[in-house]
Order: sequence, then structure tokens, then C-alpha cells
Amino acid sequence: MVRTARFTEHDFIDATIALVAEGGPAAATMQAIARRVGAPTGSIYHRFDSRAAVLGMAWNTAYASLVRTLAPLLRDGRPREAALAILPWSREDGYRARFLLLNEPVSLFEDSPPPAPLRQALEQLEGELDAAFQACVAACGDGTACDEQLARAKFLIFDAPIAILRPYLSRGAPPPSFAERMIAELHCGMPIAGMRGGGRLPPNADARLP
Amino acid sequence: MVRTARFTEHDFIDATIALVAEGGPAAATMQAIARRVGAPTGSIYHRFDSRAAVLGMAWNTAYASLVRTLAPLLRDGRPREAALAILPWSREDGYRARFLLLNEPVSLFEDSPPPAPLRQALEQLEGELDAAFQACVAACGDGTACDEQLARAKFLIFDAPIAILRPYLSRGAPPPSFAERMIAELHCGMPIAGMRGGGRLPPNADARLP
DNA sequence: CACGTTCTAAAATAACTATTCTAATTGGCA
DNA sequence: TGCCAATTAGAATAGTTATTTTAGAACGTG
Repeated sequence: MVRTARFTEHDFIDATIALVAEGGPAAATMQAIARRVGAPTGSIYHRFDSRAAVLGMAWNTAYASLVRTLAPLLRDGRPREAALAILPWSREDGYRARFLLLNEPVSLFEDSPPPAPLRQALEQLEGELDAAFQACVAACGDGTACDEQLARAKFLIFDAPIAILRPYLSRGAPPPSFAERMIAELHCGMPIAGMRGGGRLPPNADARLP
Repeated sequence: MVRTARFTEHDFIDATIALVAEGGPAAATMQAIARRVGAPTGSIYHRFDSRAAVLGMAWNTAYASLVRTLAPLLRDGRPREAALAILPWSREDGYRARFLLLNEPVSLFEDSPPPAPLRQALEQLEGELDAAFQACVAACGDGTACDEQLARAKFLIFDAPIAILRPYLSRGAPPPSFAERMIAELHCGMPIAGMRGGGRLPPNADARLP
């Protein structure tokens, strides 16, 4: 390398995530991304093949950070901790959380799909998360991991905590203090497999705000 | 009226909902809507002020159909029936369900917000649903409807059933037969207010596919 | 049977988009 | 010092979009 780069690949990805989080997928035009970074559009095309590649990279980056947070806990057979980890993950970076949890891939990649290597990388991540779920169900349950048990686990650990956060993400407000309690209680009433967490309700289920 | 209209307002709204459901918000261009209906673009502008007005009308229509399904049950103090009603509602019209449940308003109205009358109508609908939730919490609980109880009710009755359906809506697959059971079980383990539904698990919680 | 309003029809416009292209810089290394 | 690949810089291009405009067709009414 002979000329030092003024911008990094990550600058463009961060700008893309922020723009989509703020104004939806169509707000992330190549010009808007460049303007936010302070670079000319040519510098984006020097690093990425196309807009679909930028969006794909952004999606994979955000998805990977969530998988890295959840998968180890799942493989350890700790579904409750995994579910509770989504809240701090979303607080860690509000843009990233809004980008990943408030957008469907079909809306993000409507113009053209991401290039093949990115699609493969995403499938790999999805496979990793899926395997972690299966391992968790096997560890917690009675061994027979049928479709229903897997769907139950994904709902209780993944989709339900996200559904608790979504209304607040959507209106850009911080999640309330009782969100954590709501997530925790999910893992007492509804069975994943044989596991039931313990009591019917946590001891402090009726406590008010701490 | 002197010349009979070949198309109705509803034709354009239906086409818009279908297009967004299939390919995301950006797929619903004025030309694509016109082509799907078999009309020229001028016929859209004869009925709607702008693209934002078409999308806004489509959103309000879909939202209203869901509110009309849920609100009466909530006002009757039947949260469990309301939660279970979302599944048949989504089966009734897959396009409408995908359109409403898989898109955030911020993504749909990113270019320009809907005109004021439509925004007001939507606020009215949101207010109606909110009031129905409050009435339901008041009817089922001990009267003190704090923020947390309301958030719990909205999650158990609205967001959680949607979260159960979302993965299937997203990949265009029909929801599995156990989806209904999962929704029903939510209303046994986690309290909305004082109400707890009855047993800890429904009698047939361990039954396999019927 | 004309009239006038409502609607269809499609071409024209102006703005915006992703992408490409051509120069101009940069800064370590020979 | 002077060279040269990597990078910046931004103008140019081709295509698409929402919207407007202009013209023509339909049909109940008087």
C-alpha cells in the first residue's frame, strides 16, 4: 500500500447501518453513505462491488455480533442467559439493534440480492445459530428435538425477547426497566423441552420497579 | 358521475399491499401498481394525491382490519381469544398479513410521510386499540393499570403471537399446527394483571400434532 | 342526440439513483 | 529525489422514479 487510506471499510458499514436505522433502507443511498462518512462515492466502489454488497456486509456484521453473543450461551445449555443477553446487546449499539431487528431482509435487499460470497457467509451464520439452538434443546430437554421443541426454544430465547424490545426500538425509546423481568418470566411458565426453569413465577414477580 | 370507472380505489390498494408483501416497500412503484391493476399511472393520481397517500391508505386499511378483529374481544375482557384470533386473521389474507406484520412504518414511509388526514385516521385506530387494551387490563386485573401491566398485556396478546408467526410469514411458509398451542400456552404461565388464565399449562400441553 | 363531467390513456418532465470513468493526489520505497 | 500503485476526488452516464400535462373516450342527463 502506497497511499494511506483516509477511510476504512467499517466507516462505510457503520454509516450504512446508521442511515437504515434512522430512515429505512431507501435512506441508505450511495450518496448519503458517502456524505455521512465524508468521502466521495468513488471510495465506496473502491471497496465494495455494489450497493447490495454494502448492505449485505452491514447485515452480516450486525447479525454476526448477535450470533457471537447468543451462540456460546446456547451451547452451554443456558437458554435463560441467552434470552436475557439480547437486552444489553441492543443497548450496546442502538443503531445496530434497530438495523437488525426492525428490518426484514426482503425489504433491505429488494433491488438486488447480495453477492454470492456474502450470501454464503450469512447462511453459515444462520447455520451456526441454528446448531446452537439444537444443542441447547438437546442439553435442556429429553433428547428428542422435534420441530415443535426447536420452534419453542427459538421463540422463548430469540423471537419473544425481540418482540418485547421491538415497540421501544420502533419509537426510539429506551426499553423500560421491567423488560428484563418480562424476559425472565417467559422462562418460567412455558416449557422449552422437559426443562421448566424452576418455579412457576420468579420470587419477585410481583415486585414493582427496583 | 358520468363515465363508469373501470377501476376502484380498492384495486390500487390491494395491488400495493401485494407488491409490498412480495418485494418490500420499494417494489411498490407507481408504475408497478398501475401495471398490476392494468391501469395507467394517471388513474392512480386521479384517486390519490401521491404515492405516500397510496401507501398510507394501504397501511390504514390493513391496520384497521386487524383492529376490528381484536378490539371487540379485548373490550369483552377476552385476552386469550384476542391473541388466538391473530392466527386466522393472518391466514385470511397472506398478503395483508405480510404487509402489516413484516414492515415497519419507518421503512414504508421513508420518502415522505402520508398526508395529514391519513395520519390522523391512523392515530385514531391506534388510540382505539390502545383503549381496548386498557379496558381489557382493567377487566381482567385488579384495577390498577400501570405501564407494566399494559405492556404485559400488549406483549401477550399482540406482539408475542405476531412473533410466533413472523418466522413463517417471513419465509412465506404456512404456520405449523402447533402455533396455536404456543399462543394458548402464553396465557397460562405469564400473568397479565391478576388474571392467570387457570392452570399452569393447558391439559393437552404435551399432546403431539392432532 | 349533443353536452359536460368523470375517467382513462399515455407521453413529457424533472429529479434522483447506482454505477462508471477519468484525473489528481498521496506517501513509502528504490 | 522521483517513481508508482493505492486511494481519493468528483464529474459523466444511463436508467428509473414520481408527478404533471395533454388529449381522448365514455355515459347518464337534459
